[in-house]
Amino acid sequence: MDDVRWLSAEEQEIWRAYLSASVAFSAHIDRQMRQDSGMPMAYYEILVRLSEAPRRRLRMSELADVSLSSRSRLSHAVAALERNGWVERRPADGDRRGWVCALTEDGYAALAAAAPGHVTTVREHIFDVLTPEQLATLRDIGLAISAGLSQECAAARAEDEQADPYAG
Amino acid sequence: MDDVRWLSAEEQEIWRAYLSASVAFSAHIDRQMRQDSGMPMAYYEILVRLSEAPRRRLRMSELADVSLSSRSRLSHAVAALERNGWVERRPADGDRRGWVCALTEDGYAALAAAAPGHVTTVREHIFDVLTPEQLATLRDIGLAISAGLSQECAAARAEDEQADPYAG
DNA sequence: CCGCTGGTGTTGAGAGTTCAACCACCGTTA
DNA sequence: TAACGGTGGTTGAACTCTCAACACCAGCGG
Repeated sequence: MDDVRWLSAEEQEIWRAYLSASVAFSAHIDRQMRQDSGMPMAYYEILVRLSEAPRRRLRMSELADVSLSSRSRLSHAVAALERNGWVERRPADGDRRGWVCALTEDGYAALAAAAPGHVTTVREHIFDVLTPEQLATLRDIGLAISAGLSQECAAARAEDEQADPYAG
Repeated sequence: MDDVRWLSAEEQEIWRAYLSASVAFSAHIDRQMRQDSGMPMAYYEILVRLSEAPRRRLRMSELADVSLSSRSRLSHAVAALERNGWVERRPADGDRRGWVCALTEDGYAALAAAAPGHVTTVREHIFDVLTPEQLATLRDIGLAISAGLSQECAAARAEDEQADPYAG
């Protein structure tokens, strides 16, 4: 582990600038959401994704994927949202292992109430402080980083098969 | 609240790209740190900032500021790090309210052990997937967002004084 | 000297996340 | 049909974070 490619001073500056902004901003929108709507951002994200799905319902595993949540986290979160009456769990038809999570009317109302404050916060702290060029680059940066992360997952899978070629 | 400036389709695409990458990447580095070094990223950040301070020690409030932590969070975190023997708390001289947090030798060793894996992860998923132009823009974006956030704090303070002009 | 305001830091409870273990079911294979 | 690995999803414990309340001390004004 002696061949670490350490960060140069310039790279450290970039990394620190990104990290500070990312941490501070995510803390900011999370606090805004908790104060104004009584739920963390992760729950809002779940409601948003449900609201966009056909018939406002999704399989738990799909919901976990699109809401950037682990299975376990989603399980706990949906249990909490269900206690609020914002979602319902029903058995999935065709696969007795699976469950479908459905947004209720109350849940949709809660989402509609939370959205304005959230969008306003995002606009004020992202779109109002960045130039169009920066915004276009920000999108490309996001896509590149996400691609790198999913590529690593694929590489890890390939490595697993390499290490255990008879697994399949 | 009917005059919300909603996001256009293009703006939503930018926002989603940023959010996905940010959430996924921060989850990734946090998991890497927990698995390889047994501490969350927030604790690593605390150790880093201590290691960079003169004599490797800082007042709790200063440490909270530079490590992007709330006072309360830092208190809990330092208590946990102290149980590990990685930091020590000593009364600050000159102000009997204050405490100084000092990095121990064990703490420095833990930091040195954690750093290579962390830096490698950052390099692989940030610096290896972005172009120099994108990196330069990323720095500017981070600075602009941070500036917007601290400016809001200043504005909030000013508004408080406006609402209660005799407070001072 | 006393009270008062503000700053420093801690504490405890409640909420949310992670991790590992687990159950139940699917599809395939023998 | 029975065994078996893989998938879908949940659970409980341990951990971390947030929020509000608190204790303590500094500095300042009466």
